[in-house]
Amino acid sequence: MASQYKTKNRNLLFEYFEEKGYEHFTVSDVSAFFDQKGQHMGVTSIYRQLEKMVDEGIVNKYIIDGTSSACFEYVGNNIHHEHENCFHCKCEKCGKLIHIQCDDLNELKNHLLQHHDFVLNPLRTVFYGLCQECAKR
Amino acid sequence: MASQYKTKNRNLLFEYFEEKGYEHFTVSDVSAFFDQKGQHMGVTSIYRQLEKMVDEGIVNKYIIDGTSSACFEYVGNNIHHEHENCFHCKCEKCGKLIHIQCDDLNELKNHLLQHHDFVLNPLRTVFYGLCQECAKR
DNA sequence: TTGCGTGCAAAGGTTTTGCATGGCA
DNA sequence: TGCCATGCAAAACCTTTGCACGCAA
Repeated sequence: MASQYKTKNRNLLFEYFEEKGYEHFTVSDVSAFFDQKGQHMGVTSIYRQLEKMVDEGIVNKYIIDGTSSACFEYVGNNIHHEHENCFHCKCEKCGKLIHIQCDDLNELKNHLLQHHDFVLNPLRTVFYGLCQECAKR
Repeated sequence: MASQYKTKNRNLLFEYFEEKGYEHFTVSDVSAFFDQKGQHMGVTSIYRQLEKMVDEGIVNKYIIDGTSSACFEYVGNNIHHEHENCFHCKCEKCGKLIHIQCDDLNELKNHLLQHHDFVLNPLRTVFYGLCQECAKR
């Protein structure tokens, strides 16, 4: 269910997005940020507000790792521009999260659709493996 | 750290694998299975035995979804045969987990390696999206 | 006997839910 | 006013850890 009211928390979150840009963040990141500024926001409200924003399509939610917390990313209305061919790689060893922007991903998307009847969601999919540094060892 | 002793629990787990074949299962699946047969096995022991087996390479661990429990799969010594080109797709809508076996996905692997210096781990990676039935709606 | 395996209980962490209060329109 | 948003507390979950006991070699 999308948001209906423009509340204080909702506006504060947009301020957070402006300040942090297009970085990844977790619920506890947001919580700590506002605690530090003396503007406390309950984690429950953060979860619920972000959930609404995901429904609206202005925030993406990634489940990067089962053991750690979910990762969010503000994309605003740029979903179909900057983020269309954007996907994520996570190094299993050092934990680094790598942003990759590449048109060749479309081949994978088409392949899965044509040969396996599966509509890939690149925003939700994370590739696991080893980054350059860790693979050398 | 791999297993050193051949204990009762370890043998029971192998019996479970034989009975269930190459299906996916969770820790609670195993727990419920043995509870039902009157052979209780503590979840702690299941976690620890499976962890050893993952280290030995005879069991794969997938983190299918951040909110639900981890998914395991017995592969025995067939890792480098049947499971080399095996990928998983998870439908975001109905939750179905689809096994895909396809050589063309090696292209993805090679692309990530050559253009992005990333060594993909297909056993750990899950594609998210919509399955055939859910995509029709 | 030595050290690993076991399993209960408890703790750890993230996310969800209940419920009364407060705020938006 | 009516409904949604908030936030505290508590619950629900999955997973890990501590610790004493049991078992394999």
